[in-house]
Parts: sequence; C-alpha cells; structure tokens
Amino acid sequence: MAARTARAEQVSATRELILTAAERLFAERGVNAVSNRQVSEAAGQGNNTAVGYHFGTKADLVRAIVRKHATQIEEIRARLLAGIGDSPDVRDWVDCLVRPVPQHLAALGGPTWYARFCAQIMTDPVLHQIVVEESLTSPSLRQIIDGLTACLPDLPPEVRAERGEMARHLIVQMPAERERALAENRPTPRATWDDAATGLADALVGLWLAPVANRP
Amino acid sequence: MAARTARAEQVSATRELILTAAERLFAERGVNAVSNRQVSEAAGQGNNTAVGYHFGTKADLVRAIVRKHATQIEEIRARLLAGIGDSPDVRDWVDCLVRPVPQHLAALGGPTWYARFCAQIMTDPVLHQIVVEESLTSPSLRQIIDGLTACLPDLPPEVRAERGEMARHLIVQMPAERERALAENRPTPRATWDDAATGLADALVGLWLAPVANRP
DNA sequence: CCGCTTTTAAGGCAGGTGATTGACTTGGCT
DNA sequence: AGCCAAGTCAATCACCTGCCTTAAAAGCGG
Repeated sequence: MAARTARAEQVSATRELILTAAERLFAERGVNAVSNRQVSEAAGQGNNTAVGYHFGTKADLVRAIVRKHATQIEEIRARLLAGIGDSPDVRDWVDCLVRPVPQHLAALGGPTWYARFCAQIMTDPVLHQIVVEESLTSPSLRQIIDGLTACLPDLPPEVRAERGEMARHLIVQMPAERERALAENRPTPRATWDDAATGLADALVGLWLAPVANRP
Repeated sequence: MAARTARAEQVSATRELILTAAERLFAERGVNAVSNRQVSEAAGQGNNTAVGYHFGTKADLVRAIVRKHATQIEEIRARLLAGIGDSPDVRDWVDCLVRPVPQHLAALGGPTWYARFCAQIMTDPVLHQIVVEESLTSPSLRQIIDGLTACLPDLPPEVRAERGEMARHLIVQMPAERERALAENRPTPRATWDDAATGLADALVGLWLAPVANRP
C-alpha cells in the first residue's frame, strides 16, 4: 500500500513538503500573516497554487497539519493510558494528559514548530474551532478526563470545568513557550522535554487538588 | 487641562473611537485579519488613512491599545498591593496578581474585548514583544512577584520561573475564555468577573504550592 | 507504443492592502 | 479680521493576495 506507484509517492512527498513548510512559516510569522503563495514557494513548488491544489483553503491546510500530528499524539496517549489501568491517583491521570505533546515533540527531534503553531490556532477566533473538532473527538482523551473526574468526586462541576480549561491552556501554551525559547537560544527552566512535562504535571496536580474557597 | 480646547477634545475623541473600534475588530476577527482601512471605517472615519495618521503602523496601534488599558489596570493593582502590606500568605499575593484584569473588565461593563485581544497578542510571534515591553515594566507587578517569591523560599528558581509563566498564561487566557463565552451567550463556570477571579486565584495558589517531584 | 489523467508550472485578472500625497475644512492665535 | 497649523478627506501608488485559465510534464493503463 505504501508507495504503490512512483507517482503516488511523489505526490505525498510534495504534500508533506507543503505541510512542513506551512507549519514552520505559520509558527514563525503567524498564520494569518502568511499567504498560500508564500507557503507554496517555501515548499519549493514553482507553482503558486500548489496549496490550493493539494489542500483547499488555508483552513483546510491548518486542519491537515493538526490531523497529521494528532494521530501520532493519539498513539502516545493511548499507550500511556494503557499503562495506568484505573489508578485512583490524580498524578497518573495528569501524566496521561500532559506527556503526549512533549513526548511527541521530543520524538520529532531538532527544532520543532508544532507547539507554537497550536498555541496560535487556539487563540484565533476562527481557527480555534478546527482544532477542537480534530482533537476533542479523541476517545482516549475523553477516557482520561473521565478517569481524572473520578479521582476528584468532591470538586463542584463548574470548578472542574474551569480547571479543565486551565489545564488545557497550560498543556498547549507551555510547550509553545519552551519551543520559542529553544528557537531563540534562550535558556529554558528544564533541560529536556520530559523534564518540562514533569514540571507541568507537578503544577497541574496542585491546580486540580487546590481547595475551593467558600465564597460569601 | 482636560478639554483645554474644543479642537484637542475632538482629536482625542476620534483617537478613542479608533482605539475602541480596533480593539473590537481585532478581538472578533483576529489582529492580522483586519486592515487599517477596516478599522478606520469601523471608527466612522470616512478617511481610510485615519489609523495611519493618528497612530503609525498597526503595531503602534496595538501598543496604544495595550497602554490605554495598562494604566488603568496598573492603578487597580497598586491599590490592591497597598491593601496587603507585606503579608506572608501566598493567597494575598496571588490575589494581587489575578484580580486586576477581571476587575478592570468588570469596571468597563457591558461586552468587553480586551481580554480576547490580549490573548491573541500574546501568542502572535511578532506582537508578543510589544505587550511584554508595555506591561512587564510595571513596578507594582515586580513588587508582587518579589512578595510572592518571598513566600516560597523553598521553591527552586527554575521551578519558580516555570510556574510564573504558567500563572501569566492563565491570567491572560482565562479572562479571554470567559469573555468569549459571554460574547457567544455560552454558559460560564462563574457568574461574575469577581467570582471568576476567585476561582483562578484558588487554582493558582494550588499551582504555586504544589510539591516538586524529585526527578531521578 | 500511445492516448489519458494527474500533477506541476506559468501567467493573467480583479480586488484589497499600506503608504504617500495634496487639497479642503476648521478652530486657534495675534 | 485674517493668517496658520492641525486635522480630515479623497485620490493615487506599487504591491500582494486568492482565484482562474492555459500549458507542459510525467507516469499509467491498455
């Protein structure tokens, strides 16, 4: 199935070329600041409509980038999830939630752009919905959220929703921050992606277990 | 000093008109997706170069918007800071850190756009630096960070930096999230800006006090 | 070996962009 | 009163954008 014909191979190669070029440009200059033409040129395609041909609109291109990484991240997440069974420990579930993205970035090696790309998508009013559709449908993710919820039976549902949002933001933004520091040769609080994940998990456990102030 | 001349009054009025129109459009459609022309028109200026005249580039416009709010937020922060003296309680310092933005948004009343605007700026690779320059120079902010640091003498410096970044992200992103929900008539976990600030402060206290895993 | 489809290349088109320019309006100062 | 400068407006510039059309190239099936 893989490389069935020389033709199909070539096509998927240029698709990949466009995908990585777009990811890089989007991360470095901002999604809306980069035109499809620039992406095509950066991908080495003399054709200035290559993006439009292989993907459709820019939103479709963004979706394709998200999906490419999502499948790999999903694998990591499923593997971690299988490793903890139905632990009653909040820490285990938080680890499952936190580690997939940093582990994926570490596996990519070298300089990466995906975290910064994601951080931008998440705050863009129109692109935001795309990534929600693509990643929140993950069954393993829902399973982790349920498992974490079961560990925190005393937390009011609104507070749980609230802290879920906080966790989501940190899981996206902190890797982006580290990636940015790496790209600009600035020092990072942690030496490796794995250590960064540990630091983030530490903090999130504290966040989830924090007492709720009884309001007047 | 105020309204010294009818002319100066008119000028600052149109400046204000442009500022609020820009803030709204930027928040709703994305900073890079909105042209200076559109801002001028939305501000009721038949002139399509009004933005260019009163401010310079789009970056200068962004800076002006940030600065406008920053001064008011700075006032609130200074007032809160004065109220706690040199408390040894982490909670007091976190409150000082968290509450200024939600209080400012509450004071504005009606629908607001500033939080979403800020959330976008913070993730844009080029605009990011502007807001850092404008807000990190705040003396009261530095004072709060120092006070909080004094409450957490056992926390390793790298972890402190790391969790400071986390807190910064949440303080920007969570109000933006609430603002978005409000704008789209979605339910929010908390009824008021003040309650939202309390929830955020609860979580941040837990985050700061979380134990640090001793890595292998 | 040859027609065929898919992919890449190249250029044109209308519309929108930031920036600049000059003319007009309006309030302020002497 | 009358000039002056700040502010407003409209027109224009070169440039870039997405989209479209037309070729060329390169396997692929027969």
